[in-house]
Amino acid sequence: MTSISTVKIRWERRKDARPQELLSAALDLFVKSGYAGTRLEDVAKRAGVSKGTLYLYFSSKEELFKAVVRENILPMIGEAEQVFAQYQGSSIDLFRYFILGWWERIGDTKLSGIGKLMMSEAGNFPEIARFYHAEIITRSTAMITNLLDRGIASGEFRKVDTFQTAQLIKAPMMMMMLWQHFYSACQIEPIPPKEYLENFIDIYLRGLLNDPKNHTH
Amino acid sequence: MTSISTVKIRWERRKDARPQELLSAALDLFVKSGYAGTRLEDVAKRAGVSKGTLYLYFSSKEELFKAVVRENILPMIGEAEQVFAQYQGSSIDLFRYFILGWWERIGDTKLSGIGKLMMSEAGNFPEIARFYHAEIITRSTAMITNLLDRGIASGEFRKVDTFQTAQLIKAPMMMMMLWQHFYSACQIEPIPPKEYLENFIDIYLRGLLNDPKNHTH
Amino acid sequence: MTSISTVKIRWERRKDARPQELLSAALDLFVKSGYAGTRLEDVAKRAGVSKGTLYLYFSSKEELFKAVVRENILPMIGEAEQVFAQYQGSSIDLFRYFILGWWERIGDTKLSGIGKLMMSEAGNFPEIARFYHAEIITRSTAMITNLLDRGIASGEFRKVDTFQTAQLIKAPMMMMMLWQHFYSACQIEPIPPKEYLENFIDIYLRGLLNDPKNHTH
Amino acid sequence: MTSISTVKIRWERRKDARPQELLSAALDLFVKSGYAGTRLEDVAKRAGVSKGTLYLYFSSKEELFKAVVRENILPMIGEAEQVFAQYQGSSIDLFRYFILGWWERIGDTKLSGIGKLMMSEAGNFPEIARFYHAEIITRSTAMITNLLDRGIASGEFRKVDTFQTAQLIKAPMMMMMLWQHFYSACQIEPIPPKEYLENFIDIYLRGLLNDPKNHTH
DNA sequence: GATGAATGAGGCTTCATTCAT
DNA sequence: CATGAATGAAGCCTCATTCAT
Repeated sequence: MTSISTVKIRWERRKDARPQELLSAALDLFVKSGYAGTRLEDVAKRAGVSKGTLYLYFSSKEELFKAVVRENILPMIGEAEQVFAQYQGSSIDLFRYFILGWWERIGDTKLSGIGKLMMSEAGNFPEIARFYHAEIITRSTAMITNLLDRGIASGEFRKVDTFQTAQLIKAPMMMMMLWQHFYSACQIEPIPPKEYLENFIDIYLRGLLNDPKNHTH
Repeated sequence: MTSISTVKIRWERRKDARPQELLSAALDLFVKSGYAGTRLEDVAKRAGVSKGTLYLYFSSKEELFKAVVRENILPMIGEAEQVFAQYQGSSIDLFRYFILGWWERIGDTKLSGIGKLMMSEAGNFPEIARFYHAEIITRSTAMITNLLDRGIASGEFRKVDTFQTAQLIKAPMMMMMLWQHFYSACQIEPIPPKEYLENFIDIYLRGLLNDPKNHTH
Repeated sequence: MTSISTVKIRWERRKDARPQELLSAALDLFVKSGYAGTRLEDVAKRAGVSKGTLYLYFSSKEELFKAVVRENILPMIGEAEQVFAQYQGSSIDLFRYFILGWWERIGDTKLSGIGKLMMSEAGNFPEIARFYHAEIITRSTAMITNLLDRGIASGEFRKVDTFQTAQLIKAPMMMMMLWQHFYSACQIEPIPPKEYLENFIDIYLRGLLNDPKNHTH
Repeated sequence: MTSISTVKIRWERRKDARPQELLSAALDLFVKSGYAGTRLEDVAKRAGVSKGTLYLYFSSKEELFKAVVRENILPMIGEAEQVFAQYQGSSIDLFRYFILGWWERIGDTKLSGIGKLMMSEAGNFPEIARFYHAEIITRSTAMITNLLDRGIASGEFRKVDTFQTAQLIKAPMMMMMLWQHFYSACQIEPIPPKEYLENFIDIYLRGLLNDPKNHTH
């Protein structure tokens, strides 16, 4: 029925790889169709396995969903904190680097789907939403207030309400992610990210700097 | 079985009476639980009618959903355009007034749910998402580029990429809406809107103005 | 599609009758195939309704099962206690009357299925089995020890261990029930109940009486 | 794929090795949970092998069930007939010895589960139930009628309907078995077997004897 | 022989939709 | 117009069975 090579391939991707394939397929579909709108059979099919196989790794749809969030949250915040910790230089440069690095490593990847998912499904999974809040929102806010504190201390930034400004900085990043998903679903030409991000950085730096002359584009 | 006149009356009713209670209940639940996660029985119960009655006004769940979006889109963009059109004054003041007015009349009302809904359900209803894009996104972007053009023409604003800047202005507004829903679902203390919006206006104006000295808080 | 009379019949048996029809169908099938072996679709079909209708009255298979037991337990013990309470006369006659009456009103009816069910499903539903023990076993034992005490007091019966003798009396009654179900399932000629019961009464009375000469067949 | 000799060896093994562990585990679980309620994975786990191994010995769940019954039926009836055949003495003593011996060697062992199983599953396996009827019920009835005939011939017993009386004798034995399982499932204190059996013998002998004076307890 | 990952038919359950009243 | 009982398609989940290792 099946050629030897087919069989081989079938068996090469194995026990270890399975959960990742399933999680990946599940993330795609949960992001696309929402939790309730996603059929486990489709998740399994997309991962190249049968319905029953899914249950060898995840005991229920809800557990699969939780795993999708949990497994993708660590990479997400880990990546971001890495981008942040690695940098040595002016706060201005860090600001720019932080945003562009975030876009490259999160915003423009599948990980962005987690953010969309949480905005959509918080009502159905408050527990997980709280977990996401604690692990992603709080920590990313802390990173940004940290950045702002640093810039204020160095005299680069004006004295601003760092908590509120952190929210303000996250907003265009989050929306960029959400819009990409939205436009993709609509099959409408998406907003060009490069220009969007450059404009974002430009206007925010002007709004934040003590001496806008320092900001030369 | 039924005379033509009966049918007529019935259909006139369907058009006219399409009760706000049902649309309102549906909006609430669609926003809270998503399309697939919302049960029509719950919608009916919340509207104080029976499940069967719902079908007197909407021929299917999908039609109800479309109606919820359609019926709330006009108020949404209508309110916004009204806010915008009414104003006569400096572009700086209009910017501030536009944002605060939007918050008061849309962001802080049930209408905000439509925005959340579209972000969540675009994947399941690309048709409706495109409709929303045409009616809301495009028109609101136009309003903002208009505002920016005016400010640039008057010399108040720097010369910026008005399309991209319009996106950038919408982002904190949208996110404010989404966060309110998110935090409410999590039962976590929400971000205080007043401070958020003031900081938003402050930083954006500094980022936009030709002469930041014009911007006195 | 359906004649008027069919429709009528369909609607004549209504809300009130439905649960009873479902319980009756469920009892039949649970007795025949066991709990796990019974398909709710078959229960519904036997009751003349669809699968979904069943869920209007019972929230799950387990709840249906519990209801089957609960609803049939009261009649069961009620009938028996009535048989017992009505009788005025010698303990010998009561003994005979009790057994024959039990057979007629329980053993030879669908109610007998409950006893079989409990013997089969106690392992899967210990909770319900304990309920059955408390409501049926304990109370029926009490009735019989009561009967024996009375006969001993009147000098009709020997002094016997009334608890153990009550068990001994219940055994042939229970087995008669179980055998009827068993033979029916096997499609083998069942044990003729009349002769069985007469022989039962005869031998037991001889075993119990102080003066066997009182026992004239 | 496999040579004929391989197949042969494989099949010889299947016949020979059919491991007692699997049959024993299966008996336990079938008795506890019923046929449909028993999962083969649990049977395998209890026998200390994997699910796949079970299929090396039994080609299906149904075959396993049949084997459980078949393999335990011979011991059952064999034990009983042995008890019966060994005895030389009065029919009164044989009666007592038969009952106590049966209890010790069957009623109080796992073999009792087969009886329970047949009462529960006759509806699902009429074939096997008929087999059980032929091999166990008929033969044990024959043994008892035999015993009664002997006692009547010797003048020890009254002239009774030996077929019906055989049923009457089996009833308390069967019920003792079933009750033990039932009470164990309920975790309720079981009926003490010794007293039960003694009372059983006492009352039955009084009921059967020609001259009750012969029966001295 | 033994293993356990994989399969998919089948059962329980939900819920959008219909329709007699 | 309104009701809510009834329906049945569809999705979640289980578990008997298979099969590559």
